[in-house]
Amino acid sequence: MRKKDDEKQRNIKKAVIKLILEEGFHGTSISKIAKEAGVSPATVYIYYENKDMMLQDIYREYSEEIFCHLLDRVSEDMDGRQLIELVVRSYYSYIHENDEIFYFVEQFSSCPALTNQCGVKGNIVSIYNLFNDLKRKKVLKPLRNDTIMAVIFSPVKAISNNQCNPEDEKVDILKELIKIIQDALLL
Amino acid sequence: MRKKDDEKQRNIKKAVIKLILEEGFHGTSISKIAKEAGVSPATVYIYYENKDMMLQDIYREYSEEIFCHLLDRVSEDMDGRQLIELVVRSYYSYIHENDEIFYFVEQFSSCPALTNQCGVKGNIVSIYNLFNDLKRKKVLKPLRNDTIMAVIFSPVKAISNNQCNPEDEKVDILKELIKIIQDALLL
Amino acid sequence: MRKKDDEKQRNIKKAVIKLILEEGFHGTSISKIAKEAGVSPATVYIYYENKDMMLQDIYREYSEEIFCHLLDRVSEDMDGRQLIELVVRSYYSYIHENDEIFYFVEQFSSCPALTNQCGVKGNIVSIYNLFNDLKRKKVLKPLRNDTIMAVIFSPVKAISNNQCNPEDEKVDILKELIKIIQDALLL
Amino acid sequence: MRKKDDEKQRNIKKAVIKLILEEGFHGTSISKIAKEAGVSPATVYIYYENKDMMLQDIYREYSEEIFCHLLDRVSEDMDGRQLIELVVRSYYSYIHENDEIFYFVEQFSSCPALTNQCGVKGNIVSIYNLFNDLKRKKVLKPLRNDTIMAVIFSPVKAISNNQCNPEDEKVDILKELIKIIQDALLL
DNA sequence: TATGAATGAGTGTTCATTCAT
DNA sequence: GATGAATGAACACTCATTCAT
Repeated sequence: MRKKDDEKQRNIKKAVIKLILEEGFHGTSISKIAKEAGVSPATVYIYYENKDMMLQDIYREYSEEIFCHLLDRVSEDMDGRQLIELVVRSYYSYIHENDEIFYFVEQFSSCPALTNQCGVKGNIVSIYNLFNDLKRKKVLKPLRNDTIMAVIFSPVKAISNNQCNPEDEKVDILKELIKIIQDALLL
Repeated sequence: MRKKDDEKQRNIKKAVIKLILEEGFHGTSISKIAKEAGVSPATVYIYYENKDMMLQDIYREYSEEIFCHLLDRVSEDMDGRQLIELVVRSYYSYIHENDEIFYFVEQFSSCPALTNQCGVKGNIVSIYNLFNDLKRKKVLKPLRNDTIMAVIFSPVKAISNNQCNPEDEKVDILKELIKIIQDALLL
Repeated sequence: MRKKDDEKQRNIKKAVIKLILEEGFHGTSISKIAKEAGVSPATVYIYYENKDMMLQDIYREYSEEIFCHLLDRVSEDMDGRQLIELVVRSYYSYIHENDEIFYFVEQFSSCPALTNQCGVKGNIVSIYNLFNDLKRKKVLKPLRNDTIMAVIFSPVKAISNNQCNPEDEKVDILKELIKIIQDALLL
Repeated sequence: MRKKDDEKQRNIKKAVIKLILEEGFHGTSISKIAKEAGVSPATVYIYYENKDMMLQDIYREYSEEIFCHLLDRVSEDMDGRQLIELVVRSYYSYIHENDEIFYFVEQFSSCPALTNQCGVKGNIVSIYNLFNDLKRKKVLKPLRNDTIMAVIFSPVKAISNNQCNPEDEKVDILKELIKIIQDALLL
């Protein structure tokens, strides 16, 4: 019977993420979520204490999923240029393939009122470990991890978000960006 | 006949921006706005057609204010390194000094449900003109404007947003960042 | 200058009657009326004490207009049958040609909450005088005036209101009705 | 899971009908209805999709109740005169005994803005069948059903509505009316 | 006289949440 | 565990009316 329950919760999560992309945080109510998930509003409260907790839980679950996605792809035998290209491209494609999740996380994290309560700020540790490792191996320049993070990820995010450019132009921009990031970070 | 009271509208705008920082988009209701602005809920509707229009109007007004702020500071006699340092530092300090406005714009623009309706996209033209000019003068590398934008601004934004780091560490990170951006973009 | 004012008031009246047909009593607000009439909401209050008084005034003005319309058409030299046919047909055509006014009056008078305040019940006196006259002349049977009123007018109203029947069928029904009323009332 | 509470819905209906008599269509708000019915405003929306649908539903339920009331009283062994007297008197007494319902239906049906959406029109069929039957049996004159309807019911309604006459005078008028209708319709 | 700005009280409706089953 | 009924509080918005000009 455990199966059934888990599926309900999964449906709820899916519904939340879908609706928040479509209708924003305001405009996504418990009853809409329940309808979309095919359960009763009351059922939501079996799995989550209240709406805020629900959003936080889901945020926590997905906010660093992307980094796992990246780390899974990194392997020991890559050189620095390969590694950066891989990470950047994987990040870009994750955003495209998981747009609902990505926008959910983005919206949540750009709302101080939500993140203040939440305090995720957390398990990026493994990415940081990777950077530390690469710095020790003289692959990366000796920069602060926060700097490296900002340089690798945020420009890619900015490109993805930009709804003006057509897809094929974005590919070209990405190529320029990879080169820049490689030159900026690698020794 | 009473004249439209500019101060009233200014108070409404201030209230919106303040409340959205404090309470997020959801959680910011017309009646809270009205109370904060010291007017009746009905008065809001004299100045704005409805809530959506109000947010869009305010977003449109502020979304590119930051770029004016930057362009005002740029002067002809700077070399490339100076210019980039100035732009980056000004951007950073704008975010700090206008955090309410900045977070309002960020939250709005990270919500597809809102931005889809609102076609701003617009008048960043003058920044683009500056870049084009600098490329012609062989100061900037011949990169796409979108790439340049992404490289200059988004890492700074990422640093500012990061609520983990204490202020003095951010200063150091900013220094690293400026160096990286200079090397990446200047010929 | 008296001209101008009167026109404003006429526009307001027209607007009220039009909007009440289109949108009913609820749904017809002062500001909609003002917009339709091309004046400011405040202007309405120059001509009428408040909304209720406005409706009552307009009701009073039009509620017995129809009877004037009828009496104008009656002439001395008609016999009983002619007179009844004329009255019935005129009543019917008045409803069709002045549907906005008619429905305004109908809606108003079928709402006890409105009519209770308003004591019109009034100047049908001239119709009653006509009936009394005809009874004295042994044209009409010696029935109560209220009975005569009910028999002549209400069936015609019922026919007009009936939105099922096509127009040409109504003409036939009207013919039947006239015959019935003539036989019922005339000596 | 709580069951839908029939009594709640009944209370809501009663409240609607009572308030509409007292305060008219405008002036009868959901919150007044809810208070009168002893439920929360939100509860109303469990039983009805929205205010318009609520009014329509209730209208549909009651608009032809009166005809059932009449048909129940008609029996085979009456002659024409008896039948008409019975129908007229029953109609009159129904109006008096169910004045709230009657005025609700009247107000609703005299508002084109409401009836246009609604499309009841419907099940007066059984009354029509009765008329057809009586015409076949040579009891009624061969008149159109709409004519018969108009002649029987609308004058009675007009009398009932008339708030000038005292009750005992109405009784006399009714007597006159019955005679007239009998003579007009019976062979 | 005439106006558009301004408003408190109200509108219909939905919200997050709890209750009874 | 799961539900739909139930709700008080809140929502966005409009109302009839008044104010200052």
